[in-house]
Amino acid sequence: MKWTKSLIPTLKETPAEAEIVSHKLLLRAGLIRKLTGGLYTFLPLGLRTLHKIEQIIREEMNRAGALEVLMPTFQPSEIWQQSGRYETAADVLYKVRDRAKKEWILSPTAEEVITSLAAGEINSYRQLPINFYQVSIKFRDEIRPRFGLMRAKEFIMKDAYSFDVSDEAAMGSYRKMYDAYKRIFDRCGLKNFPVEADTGVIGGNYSHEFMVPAETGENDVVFCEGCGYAANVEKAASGIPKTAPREIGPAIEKFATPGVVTIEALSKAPYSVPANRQIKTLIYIADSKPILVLVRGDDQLNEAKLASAIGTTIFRPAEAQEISDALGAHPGSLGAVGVTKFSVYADERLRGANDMTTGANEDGFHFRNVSIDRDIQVTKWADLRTVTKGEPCAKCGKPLKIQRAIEVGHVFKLGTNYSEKLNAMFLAEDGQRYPCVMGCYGIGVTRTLQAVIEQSNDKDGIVWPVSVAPYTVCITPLSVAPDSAVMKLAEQLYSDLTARGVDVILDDRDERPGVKFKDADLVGFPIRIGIGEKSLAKGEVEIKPRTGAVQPVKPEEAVERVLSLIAELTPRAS
RNA sequence: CGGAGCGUAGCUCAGCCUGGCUAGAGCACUUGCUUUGGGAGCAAGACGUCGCAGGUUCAAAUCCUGUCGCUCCGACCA
Repeated sequence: MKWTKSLIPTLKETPAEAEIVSHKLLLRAGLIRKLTGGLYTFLPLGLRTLHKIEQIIREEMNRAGALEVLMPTFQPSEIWQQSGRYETAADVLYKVRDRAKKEWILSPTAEEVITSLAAGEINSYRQLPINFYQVSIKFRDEIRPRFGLMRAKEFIMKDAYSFDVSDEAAMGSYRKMYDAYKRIFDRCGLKNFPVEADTGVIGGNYSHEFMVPAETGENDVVFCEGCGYAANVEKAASGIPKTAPREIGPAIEKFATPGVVTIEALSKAPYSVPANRQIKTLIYIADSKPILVLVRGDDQLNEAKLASAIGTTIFRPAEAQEISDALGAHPGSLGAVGVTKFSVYADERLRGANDMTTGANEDGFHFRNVSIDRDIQVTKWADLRTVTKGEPCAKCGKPLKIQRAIEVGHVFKLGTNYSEKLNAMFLAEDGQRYPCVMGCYGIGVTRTLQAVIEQSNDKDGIVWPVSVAPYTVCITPLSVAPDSAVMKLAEQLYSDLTARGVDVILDDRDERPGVKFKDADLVGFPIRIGIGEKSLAKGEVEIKPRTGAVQPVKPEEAVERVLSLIAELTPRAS
């Protein structure tokens, strides 16, 4: 490609709309332009990188035996009603109506569609296992799109869906995808690591997210350097000890705590009840009814874990009026002692705890000497607390660390939830019909692109890994007069490298050298070949890796040198 | 949806508080001349319904009200 024949609108200044480095560089390097919030146009350079990432994904999915298909963007709302997600996923669904007023859903994901396909096409265990994937645009009515491509209303996703005869077989499909994902992100030049993930309401039993460490990520990952344990904080558990029971206290006792409405206030004189001897009582509204959630005074509730415990994501903290209606007191004086009207969810760390203090459901009063087993009717025990850094690893005891990260992929064992609801059954060897055991696997392709930039840049611009760079080589002639020796050599190298299968761009703009160098660095081509009068007079051209030193070579050796440099710089799957 | 901030040229911004002549700068763009190894210089030029609507006023980019859009913080997620 000749630079003057493309559209590469680089910007000297950072557009005010961008906050994080990758978003700034996407705009400055001329890869994307915003249409409106959460919606972007890919310019020629951005699209080339996107295609390269997609190509890596296709190669690895095919290698893993998955079959590429393409499903419609419009989905009938009936299948969403069948799966139950018409309600549970309602918030993110874009709905449109046609002239007959029929409602359609713009695909946010495709479990319903692929399961419908499988219901029609899969009849026998002999057809299994099978895995379908597609690369397509997805639509999600995000509450808050942000950071450019990181969270957009519309984005490109690779989604795959596996069908197996048994749970055990499904683990095999899962493993293949897990390995393929590792290879994909490695080949994209990303530092990445899988972590255990929250399975949420779908109730699947096994899930990993692929994370790219970055301070601007939206996830907290808990990890252990000792044994390699790693999990999303939504899922992570630690080996922190339960609350030790003490001598069985005397009977429960109410005492006055006028004006005390925080854990902290109660921990100070004259009460001096340490936070770890208090029960924090939170009220949520789930399924239109109040529920009580208990965690230790020094712990934080993890709402993702609560969602798993109660089996729905549709819940919210109760409002002041709802709280006093339910318990007759205000926040700060709430407790679960004697409460039988509402469900009580308690964190495991409280199991067996006694000698605890909690609100008395009477403003200005607390109970002491509370024994959970004796005084509180717990509906369900669950892990509800949020792990914090420094807690001992549950597996090896070493202190846990926490790292911010970008989620670029998610593998998920689904089980038979969708296949049962949408009737994806197969006939087994024993003559019985069984639901297919499913898995689903997603990669945010556009997010992966931005994650590469977020992780790989310096003060001058993007530092593309060879595997996903829009062009691998940028030839920079310092004179562009058509009959000059410099330009003739540039044209020669351009066609020679192109003939060898290298993606080359020739910066044929009549610009001063500084402008060309700055732009090449900003866009981040892995290798630049500088050709000027001075170097040519010495019988040399200059090969400059984006982050390395200039290597002068003879013009006739340039092609081979570039080819070996490319081989050297290309990221590989570990 | 709750909280905060911002809308003036293609981009980055000044002007607004304290209303007043023809609304400004830098970058980018067009033409010419000079320059040519890390974002050049000079000259000339083109580019604006000051987000939109209403109000106050002799007079509104500036004050008031409403509205739309954008960005950031929280819930959501690839």
